Amino acid sequence: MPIELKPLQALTLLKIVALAEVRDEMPDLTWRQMAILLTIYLEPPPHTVRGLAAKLDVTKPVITRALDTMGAMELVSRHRDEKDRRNVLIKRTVNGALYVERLGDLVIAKSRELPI
Amino acid sequence: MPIELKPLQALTLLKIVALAEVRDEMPDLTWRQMAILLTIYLEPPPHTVRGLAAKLDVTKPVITRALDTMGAMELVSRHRDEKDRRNVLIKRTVNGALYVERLGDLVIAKSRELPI
DNA sequence: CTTGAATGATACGGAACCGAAACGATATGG
DNA sequence: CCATATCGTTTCGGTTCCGTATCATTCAAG
Repeated sequence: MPIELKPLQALTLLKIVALAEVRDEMPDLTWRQMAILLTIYLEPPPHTVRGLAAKLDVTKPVITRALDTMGAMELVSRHRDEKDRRNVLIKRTVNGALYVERLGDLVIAKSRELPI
Repeated sequence: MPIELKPLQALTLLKIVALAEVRDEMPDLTWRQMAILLTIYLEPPPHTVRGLAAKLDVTKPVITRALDTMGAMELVSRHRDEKDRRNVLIKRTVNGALYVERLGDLVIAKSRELPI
């Protein structure tokens, strides 16, 4: 079931999210944090620092720092992999799931108000 | 013609854009810069610093600085309003239009590759 | 004119982020 | 064991962004 979507509609949806971000209708996340969050919540686990760094094509410290910030927000959590204690497994949290859910709902709700 | 879109699909589109941003497939813009850019290119002119600040609910220096950055990228341009020389009118540029167009096309192209 | 209001730009100190390099902890292979 | 490799973290210096306050310019009203 592919989406029937035109460029202008895609841009309008993006503008909705950008305005929500800027207006503090959502907790502020950088693009990198957003990419990490959505990867964790939309793709199947397990997720590791190294795996995320490869997928996003950024260095590992970028992932570590983003996880620090989002961990403090309780949007994600970290756990040592007991099978290989060098790895850190990044897991979803209740707050994170709630945040992502609200983000999706926000786009839908706002887009309904528009002559899109 | 409202879009038929579900939250998961909206999140997937957002993830596409976030990944493109992070991977340097697009020139890096902050959320604020993105909100300003899309407002300028999706809403009818005229656009002023004060008007954008009110619409985004941010202070004027935020707009001025974002325009500095995006002006250097040639994504927008500034012109004194000759009718009222206190105002600055923000206008679209060729590069900016191209950027926005590519952004929309990128989302469409990537979303077609996905089992969305 | 002169005064006051409005607009956009600037100055300043502080916070967040970045890339590169170096670091401990853990696992692997001889 | 021991040497090497891997993984995530930390450190470092530098850049960018932020919020507040202040500024110069321009307009409008008396």
